[in-house]
Parts: sequence; structure tokens; C-alpha cells
Amino acid sequence: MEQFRRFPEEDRRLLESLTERRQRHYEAREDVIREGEHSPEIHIVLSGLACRYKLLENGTRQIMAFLVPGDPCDAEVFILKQMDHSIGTLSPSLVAAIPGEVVTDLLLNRPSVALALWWSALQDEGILRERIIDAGRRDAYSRLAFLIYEVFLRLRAVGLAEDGRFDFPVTQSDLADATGLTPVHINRMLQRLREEGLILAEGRRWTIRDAAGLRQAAHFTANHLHYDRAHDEPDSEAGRRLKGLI
Amino acid sequence: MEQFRRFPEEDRRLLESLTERRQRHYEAREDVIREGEHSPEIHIVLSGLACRYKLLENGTRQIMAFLVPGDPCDAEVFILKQMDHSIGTLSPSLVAAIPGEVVTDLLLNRPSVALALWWSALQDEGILRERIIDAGRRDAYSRLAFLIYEVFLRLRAVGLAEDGRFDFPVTQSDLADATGLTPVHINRMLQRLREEGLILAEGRRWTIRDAAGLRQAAHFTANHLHYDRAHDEPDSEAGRRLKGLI
DNA sequence: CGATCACTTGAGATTCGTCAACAATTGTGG
DNA sequence: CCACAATTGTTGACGAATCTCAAGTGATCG
Repeated sequence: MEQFRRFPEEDRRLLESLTERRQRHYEAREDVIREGEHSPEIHIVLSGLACRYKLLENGTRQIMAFLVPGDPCDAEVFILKQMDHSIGTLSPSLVAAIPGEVVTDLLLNRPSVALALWWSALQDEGILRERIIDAGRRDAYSRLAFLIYEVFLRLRAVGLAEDGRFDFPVTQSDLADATGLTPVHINRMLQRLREEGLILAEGRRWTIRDAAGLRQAAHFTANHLHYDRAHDEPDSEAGRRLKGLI
Repeated sequence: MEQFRRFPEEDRRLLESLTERRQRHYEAREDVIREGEHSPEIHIVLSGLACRYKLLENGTRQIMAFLVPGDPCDAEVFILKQMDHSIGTLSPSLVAAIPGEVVTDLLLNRPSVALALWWSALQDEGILRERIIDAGRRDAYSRLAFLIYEVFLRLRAVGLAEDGRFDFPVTQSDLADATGLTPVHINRMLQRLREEGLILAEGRRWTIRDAAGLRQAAHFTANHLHYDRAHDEPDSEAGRRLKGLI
């Protein structure tokens, strides 16, 4: 959540204490919240890997986003009556629950947190848009490369990818559900990525062996992640405007 | 913008006067704002049809969303440094520009407007997610049916579709760019939709002839649009919480 | 040690894309 | 109002990407 702008020390401690108060451990493949449900609290992934998904009439599952540690899951139930999709874990995960009233209070009194939440929502949108391009205009090979590279970047941004190595506990079926391809085809494309020396996947442990090559295979351009002002740069105009706003 | 909750009369008048003050007419296929740009104002489509799109390296265009009258185009430049995609018109359109400071002021002092903007952003997200499913798991026929049905619903929600008839001034190429298909294939699928008596397209004027059939062809489930509490129902818990919030 | 789940491989079917030609419509200048 | 150009829509033949089905290998776990 600090990728848009660093929090004041006070806010960081406050958030840490909030996430420590109500935690729950989920097994792999458990639901955190289901389509149609409303929740009085919002959830934040602390460790593990989760995803937004939807079950379709024909029984297939579409994964619409991966959620890495630090990602808020369901800030939207706050405004909308119910979830229009489900959140489920892919690996054993630790998830914090923050009561709605507390979030209200944060939005009211902690502009840095409000800004971070807003930024997170906008980043989500950017990622979704990119995934549409991905699905619509790239072939299976690029699509898979894109997905892997994006997950890698996002994990690295939260300090979970050292030296191009990271845990990515998904099955080839999960990747199929996320890309809209079949497991069989995912398998073949993974082989190609491996043969070409771009990645290495040993069990759930992945390694990016040729980041530039992978990026190229994915036709990746990063500006949809809006990471570029992640640090202590002087605030932008908009940032300044909003700082005292909420 | 009132689909989530009606505005107080005062707010409505305020917004109307704001949109009247700075309007600009665009021809078909003009850009309102381009990828990479930052704008000191946000734009709202008043009439016509616009879209969010992105040009890819290979020269193709991906349309990620249609913007119908009432839709805010670029509320995000408010927070993010620059647009990660472009907004362009598809037909001659009237677009209002509202200066950033005014928006700041609205967010501060007009909870109903703040809520509407937030809701609009969340609805956008839902639509994007649905489009991912669309691209990933539906065949060309359903994809096209889905797109048409969704546009119809959104136009109807803003009073621009009487009796299943509405203006939808797009070429088959535009539809191809929006669905990730080729114009040729769009043509064939449109023929099929016509043959089956689901739709009628005479020039830019479209008619839904069999809404239920189209809905079925599209595998459409509407909850991602979150229209269900469009009217003067008692406020939800979240709505009440937020009312005094921003 | 057997069962289950994930992964791998091959062959054939299907959807959709590509290319190329042509028809219909719209727009434009004379 | 006409003639022509440009854009949009339509059609067919063919090829490529991806899916489906089916079988088999390999790991993991009780």
C-alpha cells in the first residue's frame, strides 16, 4: 500500500496494529468472500496468494486477478451491496480483517491511507485493462509470459522476489483459469518459455532467468502499474490536492 | 451518475451548471485525452459515444470500454500522474470539462457527488472484470452478444434506449477492436445474431428484437453492473456510513 | 502400496484469422 | 444532382492457433 507514497510512521504503526488484531489463516483453496455476499469488514492479504475469480454457468472458473500480500481484497463491498465476484486463496494464506467502522475512520482521519486505498483501486483498474488487451490481442505464448512477468513485478514490489526468484504456488490449471486457455495449452507454452531460457519453474518456486526476454515475449509495457512514483518524490499536484481532502 | 442514488435537487442543479459552463464539441474519432497525458480537468461525456482505448505496438487498437452519456472519462488523472490509456470519440460528441479544483471541492462538500463518482469507478471495475471473462471464456458469438446487450442496458439506464431501440454509432471494425476479434468474424457473428432474430442493425440505429434471447446468447448475468439499487430505496448500511464521510 | 492429483504427450476437430475480391454505402467536389 | 473516392460491409477459400479427447507418466500422501 505504500507504493504510491510512503506513510507517516504513525499511520504505518496504526495499520500494523490493525492488521495484527484480527487475522485468520486460510488453507489453500478456501474462499475469503463469495460472490453475492456482503461483508461488514474488508480483508487484506498478509501472506500467501489469493485471487479474484468467478464461477461460470458451464462450471469453468475465470481468475480475474491475483492478490499478493498487501493487496486489499474487497474494498468495494464498502460501497456496493454485494460482491460481484469471489475471493479465494490459492495457497495457505494469512488474511487480516478490518471492521468497516475502522475503515471509515481511517478514510476520515488518515489521508495517506485514504490515498493509498484509492491508488490501489486505480491500479487494479489499470491491471484489469491490461488484462483485457492481453486476452484480446496477444497469443497464448505472450499471454502467459505477460501474466508471469506481472506477478513477478508485483511480488518484487512488496519485497517477495529476490534475484528473480519467488514463490508462485499455482497449478497449470490455475494459470489456464487466469489466462482463458486450457491446461494442455498452458503446459505447452510453459515448455516453450522454459526451452527458450526465460523462466524456470521448480514446483511452486519460480525463477526469472531472462527478465528482458520475458518482458519482450510478453510485449510488456509497465505504465499500467503506475509504479513510477513509488518513493519519496515530491508530491504531485494531484497528490497535494488530495492530501488534505479526504 | 444518479444510478447509485438520487442527488439532492441542489446537487443536481450544481452539476448541471458545471457541465454547462465548459463544453466542447468533438468530431467522430477525435481524442479527448491521450495515453501519457495529464489533464488539469476531468471530462464527462454529455452526448455521443466515446471509448477508452489503447494503441498497441503492432498498430492494432484495443477498445476497453464504451463511454455513454453521463460517464466520467478520466477521474483517475486526478490521482495518477498520467493516463495509461486514451479516450476517444466514436461519434460526434459533446464533452464537459470540469476543472480539478472544482472536483476537489465537490468531493469535499458534496457527499452525494463523491459517492456517485466512487460508485462509477467501482462499476467500471465490474465491467472490466466481466470483459475479461468475456474475452477468456466466451466464444465470438457470445462475446458480441454480450457487448451489445451491455451497451443496451447502459444506454437504457440513462434513458437513451426506448423500446429496445438505440443509437450505437460503431463500425464493425470498432466492434472488432472492442471484442478482440477480426472485422470479418464480427460480420459473420452479426449475421448470425440477425438471422436468429435477436437484433436488428440499420446503420447506426440498433434494435433489440429478442432481449431474452440475446441475454441467453451472451450468458449474461447483470450483477456486475450493480444497477439493482438504482432508485430511492432506503440507504444501505455502507451508503449511510459513507454519506457523512467524504 | 494404492489412490489421487498434477503434469505431459499425441492426434484430430474446431474456431477464428488471413487474404483477397467485391458490393454497398457514405461522403465530396464539381 | 452526378461522378467518383473512400469507407464500410459481405463473401469464400484456406491456414493457423487453440481446443478436445484420450492415454500415460510422475509425484505426493495417507
